[in-house]
Amino acid sequence: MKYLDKLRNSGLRPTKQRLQICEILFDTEKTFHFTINELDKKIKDKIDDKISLATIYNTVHAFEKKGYLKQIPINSNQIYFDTNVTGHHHFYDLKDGKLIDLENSDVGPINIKRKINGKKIKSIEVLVKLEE
Amino acid sequence: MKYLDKLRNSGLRPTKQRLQICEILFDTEKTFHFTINELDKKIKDKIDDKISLATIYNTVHAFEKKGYLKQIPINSNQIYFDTNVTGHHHFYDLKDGKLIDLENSDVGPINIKRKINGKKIKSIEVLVKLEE
DNA sequence: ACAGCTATTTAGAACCATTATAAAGTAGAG
DNA sequence: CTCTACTTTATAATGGTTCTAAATAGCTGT
Repeated sequence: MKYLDKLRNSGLRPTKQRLQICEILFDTEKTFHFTINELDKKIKDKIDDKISLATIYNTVHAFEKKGYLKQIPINSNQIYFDTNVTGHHHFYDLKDGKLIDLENSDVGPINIKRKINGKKIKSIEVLVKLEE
Repeated sequence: MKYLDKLRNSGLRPTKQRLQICEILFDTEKTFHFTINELDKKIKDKIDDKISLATIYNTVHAFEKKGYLKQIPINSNQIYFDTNVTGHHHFYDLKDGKLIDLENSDVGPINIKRKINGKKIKSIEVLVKLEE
């Protein structure tokens, strides 16, 4: 199994549910953005077994903690997750609420001149809002 | 009254509630960040009259629509608003969930090389996450 | 100042994403 | 195979936000 070791190596038991969710999230050519609600629908579509909503939340949070997913900082009534965990940025189309990846090469280097004592920068995320 | 014209000029009736909220939001030397919950507490503290929670929501959204407030794009269970509506960015301290302003001069110019057909850039917002 | 119209406020209910709970099930170590 | 800790599950609870419908208050024209 493709994801058995991935899960075991990160201290997560490779349960049937987690393996199935792995396939939906990571067995794709392209990375993508999703909300829990969208993931739930995709699971219902692609998998015969039922996975409880609570498990979907648990799994997504576990994967996020392990660095396999990340949240996209955006104001919305639901949380957006990204299967692309490399440093990159987003366009946010205000008209239809869609997110579009901005590759790192699409954005010039970002220079943060100010320092905060005792803290270090974990990530820099740019959101570019688009209008008509 | 200081905010009477501001409200009237933007087509908002200057009601007692709106004027009182204006004083709390805009009658300060420094701009600040807040959630609805925090604003509600501040109103209870500083004002004798009661303002209903629904009115606080209505007013904040009305002010946002008029450009007197803006939302800060960040994943949180509640929406963060900013009384500083000029283009600027934020540090987000992951430890305590606090936001710190980054003046425009603290961040070098940001160059977005990619274009989306038929769309134009409305805003560019940078969130710098801090850890220990 | 008054009437009439429309915007606004209000309390409370409704909504909905997310989290908590506690019982049943399952993986892995020995 | 057994024991234990981890996981899943259905369901309830939580909490921020929005909706509703009735009461109130600005505003315009007279």
